[in-house]
Amino acid sequence: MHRESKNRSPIYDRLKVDCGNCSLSSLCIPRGLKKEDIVKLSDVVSAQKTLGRRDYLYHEGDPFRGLLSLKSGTCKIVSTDSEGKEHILGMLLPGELFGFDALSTDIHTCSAIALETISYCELPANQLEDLCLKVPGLLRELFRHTGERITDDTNMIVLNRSPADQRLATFLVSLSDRYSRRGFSAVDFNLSMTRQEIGNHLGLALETVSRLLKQFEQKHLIDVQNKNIHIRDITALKSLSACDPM
Amino acid sequence: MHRESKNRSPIYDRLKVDCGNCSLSSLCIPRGLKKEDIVKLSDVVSAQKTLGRRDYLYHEGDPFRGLLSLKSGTCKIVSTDSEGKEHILGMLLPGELFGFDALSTDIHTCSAIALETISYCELPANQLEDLCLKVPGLLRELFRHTGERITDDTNMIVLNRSPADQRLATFLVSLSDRYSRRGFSAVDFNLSMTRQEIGNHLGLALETVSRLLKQFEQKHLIDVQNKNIHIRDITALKSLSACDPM
DNA sequence: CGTATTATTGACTCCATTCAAAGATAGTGG
DNA sequence: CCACTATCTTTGAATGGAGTCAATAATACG
Repeated sequence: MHRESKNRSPIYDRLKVDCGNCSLSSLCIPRGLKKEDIVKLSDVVSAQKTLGRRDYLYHEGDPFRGLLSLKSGTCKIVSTDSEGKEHILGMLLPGELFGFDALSTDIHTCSAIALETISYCELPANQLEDLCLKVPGLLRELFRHTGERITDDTNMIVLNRSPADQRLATFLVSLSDRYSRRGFSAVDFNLSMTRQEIGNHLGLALETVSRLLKQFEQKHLIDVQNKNIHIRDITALKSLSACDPM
Repeated sequence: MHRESKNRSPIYDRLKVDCGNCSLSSLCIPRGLKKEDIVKLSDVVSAQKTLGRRDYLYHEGDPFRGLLSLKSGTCKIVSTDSEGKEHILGMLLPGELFGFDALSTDIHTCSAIALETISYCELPANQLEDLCLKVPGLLRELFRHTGERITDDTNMIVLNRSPADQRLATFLVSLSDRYSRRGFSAVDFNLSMTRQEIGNHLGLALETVSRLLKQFEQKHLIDVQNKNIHIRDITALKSLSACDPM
């Protein structure tokens, strides 16, 4: 479940982390903070942990331990409805902050599951309020992140009313955007999720996802090889996602 | 528009508000706070303002002025997509806190529009961070509210995948629940929105809303008289909604 | 290598939309 | 107060987009 590091104690690994030198600091919480404040932050953020595919970062019903930041790999956020059906509410890329689903009740209403080998950091819940008092600007940053989550959700609500091809195009464009902002290729990336999972996430049947990927390929918008996507015409894909039927 | 108080200036009226005596304090921010903290809160919350039907509380694109709490009447939250189509993201009842759509960028991504004559309070944005430092527990309360908003949004995403009758049933049950929690009747209430608006909100055609209301009436679940709803069988309605309330 | 999972493809079905037209209600001004 | 108009609602019929079912193919995995 986690790898050995013989020359350092596991406790050291778990307690010491350097947010200032983290390659994701421009995306994660430290973004808007001063140098000395990032040090304070580093002191309470626990160092990265590693998990494998299908491992849970937290389960629905778990008490809120803290906000998490993905350092590498991807995750899905899953919620189970009253009928027992699962809904994939989001997919997380490196640098993205999550765990907000426990903010209201201190109990997670979703599960976070690794889609591949991942590593992540944790900002403990019990230090959150305290730290906000000590670090000016942290509160603003946290509000910014929670606000972003709210904006994303409302976008998702609106997106779910557009036709299937628009939804899938938007999903691909979003992945491209987010990957490129994180320093990865904007045109070559891996879907990480199965057709089934993508369909679930977008509110489509898995067959529809399969058919549309093929259709996009035939229109020379993308190349598909299993889960590997190569974007050939991002402009066309964007105009398709931007709701222009053509 | 506001009652006369000859021995007090209107400015005083606008700046002084007493959250402690407000009938909505058990729903609004003061809920989790101590008495002395509510006083601090009262000092910065501006007293209720009044608006009429179709008036805007804020427009999409407006700078964030502060969080608002509805004291009476109802509102709708509207967002415009890239095609110029409007989407009703939510309906607000008395005691509900809103304005979170500006949390991430300090610019509102939605508009809030009065569905009838309303009154509301305002917690100014520029005092938010400052007040969080002075009032222990306020931060927790704010997180609780923003978290609630996130939970509501994810429920909405899930709801939008169920069949039309489930969506409408859930909407009605939600209104019933929320109204009764606010001291109004759980079985008699006004929809406030047109069929068009309800359809927009639930991702349905207005004709579908009309047909389903009739169908519910024929099943003796509700009585409908224009926008007035009387719930005859809340249990059946709930089992039909078979989904967590919004 | 064989088995399990995942993906593709076609045919059929259905729920909700769209189109259309008539009926009801509310709001306005004479 | 009533007539007039705009807005909203109801209802029917036809259409279509995406889901479901089913069978096969490809890929991943132990």
